[in-house]
Amino acid sequence: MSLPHAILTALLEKPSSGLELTRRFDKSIGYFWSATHQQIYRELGKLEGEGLIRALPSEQPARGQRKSYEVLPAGRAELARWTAVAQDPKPLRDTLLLRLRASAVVGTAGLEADLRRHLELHRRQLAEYQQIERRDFPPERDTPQDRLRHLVLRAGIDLETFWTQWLSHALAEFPEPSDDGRTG
Amino acid sequence: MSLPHAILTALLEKPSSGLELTRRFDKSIGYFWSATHQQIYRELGKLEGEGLIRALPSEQPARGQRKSYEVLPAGRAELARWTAVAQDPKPLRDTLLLRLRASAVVGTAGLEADLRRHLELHRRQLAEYQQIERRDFPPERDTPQDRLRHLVLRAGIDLETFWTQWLSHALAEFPEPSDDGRTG
DNA sequence: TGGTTCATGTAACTCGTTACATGATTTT
DNA sequence: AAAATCATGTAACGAGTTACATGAACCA
Repeated sequence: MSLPHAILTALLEKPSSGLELTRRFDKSIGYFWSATHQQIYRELGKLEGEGLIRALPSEQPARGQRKSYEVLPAGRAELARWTAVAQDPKPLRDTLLLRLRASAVVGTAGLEADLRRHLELHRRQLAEYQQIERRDFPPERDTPQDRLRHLVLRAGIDLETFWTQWLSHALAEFPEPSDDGRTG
Repeated sequence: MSLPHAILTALLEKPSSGLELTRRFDKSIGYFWSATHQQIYRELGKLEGEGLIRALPSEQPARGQRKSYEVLPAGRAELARWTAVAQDPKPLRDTLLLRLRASAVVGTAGLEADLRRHLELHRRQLAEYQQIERRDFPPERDTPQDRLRHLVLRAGIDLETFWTQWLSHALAEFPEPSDDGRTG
């Protein structure tokens, strides 16, 4: 029950068409909530049917024609309601950790290469977030909105930092392929 | 496509019935892959149909009778294959971060209390993991299996540490309700 | 006018969740 | 014997994924 609220948030920040939303979900929104264009179009239809958003009247709606949406007062109210409702954190579900646990039983053959690949991916993501932080949150800007959005980005930075550190540590458990583990 | 492999891993560590698996998914396995008993029974049926596991012959199978499973060679091979296959990390999808971003638009009313609640939950989870670490991974034990399983637990500990720190930092952005933000 | 990209969608499927059902065992 | 609990399931639903379809705009 979070995708509609992610869309409402995105549309409040800026009214958009389906494809524009899709692009924003590939960028900033997607850093904490990902969605494909199929999900987004389906959900836009639902939200419009529920009277929480509406298509901007200036654009003509037809297949292949871009159609922009804006949030109606009922939509803003629903988002405010949902934001304040208590929700339990979802339990972790991570494939890489599962594979590591499995490798304790069936052997680590082939796993090390993918750990290295993940480390590289997380390093790149971390660098991207840090670049965004330098660009969008210079020390002098300090509105409450900025501070809240900066907090969200900080979570992303700290999580990527965790993964790079943990993966580096994990890889240290694997012997070097070239010398068969006789170091030390 | 990970639940069957989580079950294969659990059954290789120890042959179990559906309910025993459910209990183990509530404990150690569930720290990185959660599942309900409905999912587990459904998947046990599939895995048995595919010839990857079998019911232990000693027990009679009937509704309401406990039925234990063990992994067949084909199941072990499938788990080893899956463990070695490259997989991309899944993008983050976190409701709390989404709510924080939404609150930058619709206001933070009601959110602070739930942040405090999450902080308390993560602190408890962290304490539980640390207790398990002290109990199951004393410094003198050092088999390769132990080191891999310890790595997985370490990921859990470090993630909970991240959340407690990040939530503490986030709460510092909220004014104290009793003094209306006039501090400093 | 034929191909590529843009933009909006549909359909089918898998996985996870919630609610409920049923038989067996244990307890009172 | 009734109630509670243990243990194994079924059914319906909802969210997310993958593959495909269709119209419009642009480009050669």
